[in-house]
Amino acid sequence: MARTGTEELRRRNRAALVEQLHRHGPQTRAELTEALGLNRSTIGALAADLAETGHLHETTGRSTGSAGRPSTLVECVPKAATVTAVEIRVDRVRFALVGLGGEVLERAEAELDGADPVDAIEVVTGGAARDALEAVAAVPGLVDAGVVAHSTELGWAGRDLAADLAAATGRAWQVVDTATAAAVGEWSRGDAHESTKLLYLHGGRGLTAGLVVDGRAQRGGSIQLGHIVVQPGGHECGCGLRGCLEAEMEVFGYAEDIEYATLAAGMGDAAARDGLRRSGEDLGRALGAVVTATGPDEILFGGWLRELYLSTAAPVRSALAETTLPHLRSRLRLRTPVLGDEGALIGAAETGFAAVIDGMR
Amino acid sequence: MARTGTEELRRRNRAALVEQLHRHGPQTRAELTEALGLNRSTIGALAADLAETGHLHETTGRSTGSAGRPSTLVECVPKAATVTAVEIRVDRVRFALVGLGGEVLERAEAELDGADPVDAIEVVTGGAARDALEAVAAVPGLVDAGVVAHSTELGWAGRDLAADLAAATGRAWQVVDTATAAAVGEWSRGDAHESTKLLYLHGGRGLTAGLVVDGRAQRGGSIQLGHIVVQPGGHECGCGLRGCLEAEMEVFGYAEDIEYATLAAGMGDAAARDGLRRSGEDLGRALGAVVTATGPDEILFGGWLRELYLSTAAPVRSALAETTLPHLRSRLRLRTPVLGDEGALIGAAETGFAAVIDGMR
DNA sequence: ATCATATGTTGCAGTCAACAACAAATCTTG
DNA sequence: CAAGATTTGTTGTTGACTGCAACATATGAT
Repeated sequence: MARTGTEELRRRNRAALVEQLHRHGPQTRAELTEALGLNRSTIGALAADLAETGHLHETTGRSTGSAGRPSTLVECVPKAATVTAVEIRVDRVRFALVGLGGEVLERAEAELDGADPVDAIEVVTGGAARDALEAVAAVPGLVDAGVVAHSTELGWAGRDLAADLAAATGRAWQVVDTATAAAVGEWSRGDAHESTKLLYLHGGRGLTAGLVVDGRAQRGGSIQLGHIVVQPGGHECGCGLRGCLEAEMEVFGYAEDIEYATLAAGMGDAAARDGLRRSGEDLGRALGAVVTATGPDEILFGGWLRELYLSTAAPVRSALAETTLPHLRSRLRLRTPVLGDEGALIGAAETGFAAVIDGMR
Repeated sequence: MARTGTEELRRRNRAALVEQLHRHGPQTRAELTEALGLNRSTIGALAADLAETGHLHETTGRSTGSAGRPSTLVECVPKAATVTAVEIRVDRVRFALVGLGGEVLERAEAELDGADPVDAIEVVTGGAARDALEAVAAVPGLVDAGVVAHSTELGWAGRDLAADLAAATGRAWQVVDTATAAAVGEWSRGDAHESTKLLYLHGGRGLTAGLVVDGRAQRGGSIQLGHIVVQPGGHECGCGLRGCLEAEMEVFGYAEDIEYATLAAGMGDAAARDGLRRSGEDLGRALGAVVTATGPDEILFGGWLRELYLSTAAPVRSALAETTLPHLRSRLRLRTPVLGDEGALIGAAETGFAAVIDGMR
């Protein structure tokens, strides 16, 4: 495999073509010519290459209504390159086999009932992981080079998950954190494609955040939002620190608790309303520090933070306004994700495809 | 200028050769062959190209002591490509004309005495900026696309510095923030080349920080460290917020004040010692939030923070330890910069060279 | 039905990097 | 000190790739 020379040029162009189709869906050869800035003949040669290897499928053009010869439609063949995506939660493991172009080919889910998620992987994936080009697992926590350094949610510290998964399935795995995966998912298949610096907040048993710049996860872009210290010397946290956001937030738990609290607050329960407000303020203050440090242009509230934000956006916004400079605030959009529960799984798959396409270059 | 094709391949390789020499200094053709993974004949052709355009100079090989024909030494011609670097401070403007390879060809400095720094630019640079391929100005503050959105130090808000400099000098300028520039400088010409995620803290009249990942400045990587809120509802800050680090730190000012305080503390002044300690704690807490949000592997204390850190590292470290997860802390090195006062100027020049080399591709 | 328009196809030319054979310059060894 | 070993620069050749232009093809407009 030459690292230089004209063959690399070909590989780069081939990869660019596959990436274009994977990201933007089926396109005509004419559109591809425009998008990649290559000659018609070059596109033709590349497409012929990739059709032969089975990655692409060409359909004879149907009339577009305008004059001229109709252009051939090119589309990905999903089964030609697949990625295994797994999302690990406290109580369950979810799996999807995703094909080139983003189509979900298989899907499964299993309750854990206290079992170790790694032990459930083979059953959930049904061996499908073996044929996939990449396998990616999303876990809520601080991930560094395949190792889960810290996870409030799973209660892990320093677990080499990549190695464990490899041992259990006989293949290499990539490990990413849930929030970063979800950020990638929302950017690539959601509604956040315009964002150049996207911050995704994930509320599970712990609070994590993920930063995606220009659609790509950063080296170590996994942020332990729940362990931003908002109250120095405050309540003791499970991580050993004091005054972490997770330890200080009054409303804390799963989405069901949030729903109960919002319901109670809506029915005039003053204590519930105050609790929600103070939680929103704590979150806003922690966010202020993260925004000052990272300067995102969009924040998405995922997991149960979605419910918190929808029910109590005002205190979040005002606490944020009190802790960030006007310029950082003014270009900031606050929203909720559009992929719902699927974001992390889809993002994990997209992380895998990024590796697949990089590997083609 | 074609964006694809075999000519681009040549351009990329040419740029890679120049980058290699610029960053690692003079090298033999044999070393270049190894470093770039290209064939001997290709290196020869590229070097011949660049020698003809005047970018490179080849010296007939001198014996290395080992067997074989001595390899030709290739080095940059500094004057072949120059970058104008300017550092703007409250009280003065500093200028350097830097040549390819990193050699400083000219240097000048001017006190401002209250004048607008832009008005002093033409005099300080002596018109040298005109011939340079790139011109870069470093300013302490929050910079976004040529605009200084906020600068405690200069008292600017929303000033389009790139446009002002262009109007004053008749050429395009790039604007970066001082801390990020210094981070780039320390990474490329200092002692922080091993760091993959380098956080540089700059103490001037305001406190700013810059993040450099794999040697490159991030989009909007300029961090207003001084406006991390460490005391919600605390003292009013000039930026309009309350409880900013800048407003809360007891020892705050120029390096001279720090020196005075450390001197007093050393002579047993309990008040000075307490003030230093509390300032170190405040700084450590703000840093904790930034570290949790960005996950650097190295932190450099620049400007007068250097003095503060050297005299009172313990409270900074312990406050940091109380506000960051063990895993983030364990891989973190705290140090002081090696380029001293020059970091930002050198880094601004390197930012310019990055653009020059990117432009060759 | 003919022309205009847009696109796929084919053959050709220009460029590039790798390769191999050769030349050059140094060290090593007898 | 001379011949061989070793390393590197040089040159001519080769295979590959992309762009270009001319031609073929398929549709809409007149």
